[in-house]
Amino acid sequence: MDGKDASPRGSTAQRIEAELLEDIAAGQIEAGARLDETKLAARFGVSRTPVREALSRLAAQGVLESGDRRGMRVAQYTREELAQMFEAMHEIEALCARLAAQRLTLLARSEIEAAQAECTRTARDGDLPGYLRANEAFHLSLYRATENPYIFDIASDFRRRTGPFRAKKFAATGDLIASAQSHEELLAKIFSADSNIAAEGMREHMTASFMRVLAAN
Amino acid sequence: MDGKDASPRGSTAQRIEAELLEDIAAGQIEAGARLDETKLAARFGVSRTPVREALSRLAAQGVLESGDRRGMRVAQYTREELAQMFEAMHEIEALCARLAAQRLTLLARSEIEAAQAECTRTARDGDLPGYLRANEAFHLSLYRATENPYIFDIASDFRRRTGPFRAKKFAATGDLIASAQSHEELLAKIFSADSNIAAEGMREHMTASFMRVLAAN
DNA sequence: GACGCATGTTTTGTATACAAAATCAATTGA
DNA sequence: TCAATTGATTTTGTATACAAAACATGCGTC
Repeated sequence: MDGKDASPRGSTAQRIEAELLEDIAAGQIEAGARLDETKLAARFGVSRTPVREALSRLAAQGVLESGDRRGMRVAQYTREELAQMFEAMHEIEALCARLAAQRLTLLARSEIEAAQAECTRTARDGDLPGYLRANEAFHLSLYRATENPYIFDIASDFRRRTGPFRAKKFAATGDLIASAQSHEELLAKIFSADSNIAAEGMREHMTASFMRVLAAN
Repeated sequence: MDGKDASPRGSTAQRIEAELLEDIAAGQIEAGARLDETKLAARFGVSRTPVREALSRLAAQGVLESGDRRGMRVAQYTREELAQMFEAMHEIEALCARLAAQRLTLLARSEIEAAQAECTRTARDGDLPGYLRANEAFHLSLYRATENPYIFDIASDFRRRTGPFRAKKFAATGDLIASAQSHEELLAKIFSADSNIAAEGMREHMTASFMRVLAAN
């Protein structure tokens, strides 16, 4: 479940795939940016073969778009497409919140709280890269609480694809603290064990998040 | 939206990917079966390179599982994993039914009815390959009615992954006719424009379908 | 008869070469 | 000055080669 096929594993191609995914999620490679096989091979110090495989896999997951014989670009979206993607993501996250509220174990709850404590700490320190990682761990722990690896996969796939747009939300330390604070409100609802309140709370959280994404893109 | 990256397109790798997907969905390559690069290259009359790319992409989409340096296998699931996958699929299909009921256009409705008519015709003729294609078109037209390409993608991805298991439901002409009949009941609910009735009807449809999948696997 | 080890064969991951297609830049003509 | 065309360069898709790892088979010993 965790790390699926994209985690750094034995093959060179898998390592490159994971590293590119991280760069895209962090906004270091922006939406619409073109990815040059030859240059990436030079960057990673390998031949084009594992680079091509990594790019091909990212395209199969929707993170990249393949222009036939025109190279690969980071998937780019119109505002309408962005809205539709976030609508789908909202529904999936609401489903996650509802199932998490229904199935919360002590272990899952402690993981979520640990991740949220890390979010709070890095937000206060103004540590953006640290906050991005902690935010990621927070959401993944929520998905994990659904106790369904396939729903986990869908939700985490959406996080990967929307990474470049969500990274832009956090322009100032104030943004990080606001985000961590909204996590607290969301958790209060999930921990209430009322799955409908949890789902509604997640929709609110996601709507607020999406408004910030639209403003930043 | 339709055909996404898997439709037969310019490159050899994409054609091979689509063809393998079709074989897996139709049960001609069964769950757990090992896929040999060298043999597939001979089958398609090409070098290993486009075959490797096609396999890699199918692995990225969860259709195949990659054993590190141990080749690829069609993803195989325990009964628990199958149950979880179908749970996720049920929730996605219920979401589709709810959104389709809310957003149904005349065009979408006519497409759904045309697909259902084809299901009924091929079921009566005992035409299994034809029924599989018509059934596919029926479900895709429902997903399309959500007017959200990302939800469409999730739902159709699940159909791809569960193809090998669902194909086994249809062992006799009676199975085809029963399936087409349950479509009618589902459509009555979707066309009722009550999105909650639509979602519930889809869950019923999917639960009945899943019971048949479990019995056949 | 079963288990372990060794050897040979096959498969997979990556490097490199080649051809075709796309892109870019420069020149010419209107 | 701008647009179009042409030529050169670069990038992409696929073929092939090579090395490493995995798998299968056979033989020997217990």
